Amino acid sequence: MLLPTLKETPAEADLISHQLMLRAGMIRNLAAGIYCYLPLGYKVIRKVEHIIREEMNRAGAQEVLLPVLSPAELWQESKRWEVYGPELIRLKDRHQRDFCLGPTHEEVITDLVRRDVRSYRELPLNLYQIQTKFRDEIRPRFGLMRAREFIMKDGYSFDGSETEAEESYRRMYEAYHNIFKRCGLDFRAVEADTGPIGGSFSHEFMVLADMGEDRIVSCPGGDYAANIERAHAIHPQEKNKLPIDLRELEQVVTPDMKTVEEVSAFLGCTAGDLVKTLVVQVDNEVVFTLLRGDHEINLTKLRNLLGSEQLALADEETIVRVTEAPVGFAGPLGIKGYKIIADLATKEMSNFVTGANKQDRHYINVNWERDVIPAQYADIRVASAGDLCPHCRKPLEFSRGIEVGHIFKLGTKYSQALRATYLDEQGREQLIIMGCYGIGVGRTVAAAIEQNHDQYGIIWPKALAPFKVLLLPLDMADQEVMNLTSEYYDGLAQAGIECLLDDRDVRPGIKFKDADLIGIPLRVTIGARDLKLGTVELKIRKTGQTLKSSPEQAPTTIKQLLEQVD
RNA sequence: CGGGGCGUAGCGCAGCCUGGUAGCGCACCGGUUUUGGGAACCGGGGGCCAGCGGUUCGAAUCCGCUCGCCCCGACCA
Repeated sequence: MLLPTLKETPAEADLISHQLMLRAGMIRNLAAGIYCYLPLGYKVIRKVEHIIREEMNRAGAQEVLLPVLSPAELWQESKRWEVYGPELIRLKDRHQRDFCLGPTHEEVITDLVRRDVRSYRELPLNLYQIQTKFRDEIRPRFGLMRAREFIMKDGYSFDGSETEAEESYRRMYEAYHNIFKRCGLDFRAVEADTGPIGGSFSHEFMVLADMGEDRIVSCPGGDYAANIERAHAIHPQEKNKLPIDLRELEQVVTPDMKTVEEVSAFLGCTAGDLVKTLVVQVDNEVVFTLLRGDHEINLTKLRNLLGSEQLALADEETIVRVTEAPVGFAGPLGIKGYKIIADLATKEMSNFVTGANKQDRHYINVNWERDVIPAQYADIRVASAGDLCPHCRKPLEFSRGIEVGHIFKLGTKYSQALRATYLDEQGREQLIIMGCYGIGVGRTVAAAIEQNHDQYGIIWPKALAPFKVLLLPLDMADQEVMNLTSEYYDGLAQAGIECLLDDRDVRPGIKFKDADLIGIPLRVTIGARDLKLGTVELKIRKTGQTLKSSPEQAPTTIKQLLEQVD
């Protein structure tokens, strides 16, 4: 078996799962974000795929395999040829026809279904595939965690009514729970933003990990869990707040004080006493947003609020143009011709500080109504420590996660664009209601390693382990050792237990180190020394627990121990 | 796309500042001794110093450009 383990950590990897996959000889890098799967790595991939297939089939989905390459015409029909941007990798065939490598397959599957599904009798329908996807990520990183080419399970449901569509969604939600549970992962399903795929609601399945790229909030009571992009920001109302005298508006000199920290330190107040003004470029217009100094803007919420496509914090040039002041002194007073949106948390503030739209000047004692009237108050900030669960008002908990699965209720976005319809009982033409459901297979493997490793290497959950048992004969020249080893190997194989045999003629230390590194749940050491004492050694990778067994008893004990682990 | 780092043997790195025979550890091959947690000694093989161009008698080293990889940010199923 090609199993090139590395003693040293390659310099290119700084994520633990990436390092271990390279060191354990599971993957090799071919180009940025593009990997080869070696035998051990592919074995684990197949384990995840197998679990996915079983649970998808159990949930009533049918497996298909769609082309990787798809023609531009389909993507133009859905408008995503334009919308998707450079992440969609495009190429031409020899006849100069445009194609792309599929980053996801809504168009292709919808095309398939619109051709062959006519009647309500053929619905509901749920199709999935496990296939290589390509997305030309701006910045591939973290090994399999964010690759450009990656293996994904993508599934699509087709229903005739909202009720049925919600039932399909619910079944997938359950299937996903089963899949990640069987993979031995600690995860949460969280409410998520639907993003450019569109649709009405969606959940992400997050494996909890400190290095996760996504921030999530959850209610300790289990009432609520959401991606930070979407999490409602509800901050505690200060009780018995006395009416405050509105003090007189005053402009003060703040030489070269540009950041919230500088201004609040200079004025001797806290960041929470400031209202900061962030200028946002929204499609072709400019919007002023107001947030408490210690809060962070949530562009996803703002995008959803405004129903806009593109938005980003304005560049320096734009800020200077619209505020007529250098960056760092923007404020809402005197702004005309631009929409002003204030975050909800600022509404109860009074006598606050803002920029004065003039170099080295801020206003103090600014107040709503008298000095500033925003067009709208809305939740446009990122939830932060102290915010409350929208259901039970307990303080939210904050953690990080790796997004391994994402399910969307799409509605009719694609069936409308591509005219996927069916005839109902009354013979009327109706749009098919769709859902889509993705799982990052490689990412799931990486997430499993993030959650299951120690300083010596990987500790596979039994369900994902590439082999269940590792046989380590230590004395390759010893006939007795070798005979016993192959006897075990054949016996376990016949019992359906996957065995890896380390038949390299190397020193014991090397075998032990590699055994720890590749993380097979149960290690069986067969050495001449122990055999003289009439024993072989069994070691559980996860607990480090070892026990001696007589050579005759070992196969039985192995089977018993395997039942126990995990 | 912006900022930063790096590119020298399969892997990890030194050498570059201050130009003059390309090195170290691990891995690999042969030999001897070893043999239960990455052995010791002896002897070997292996390099377009990322590429292209320039400066120079002479470039891994100095200068310019290009490519690749990694990190941070912006961005994002």
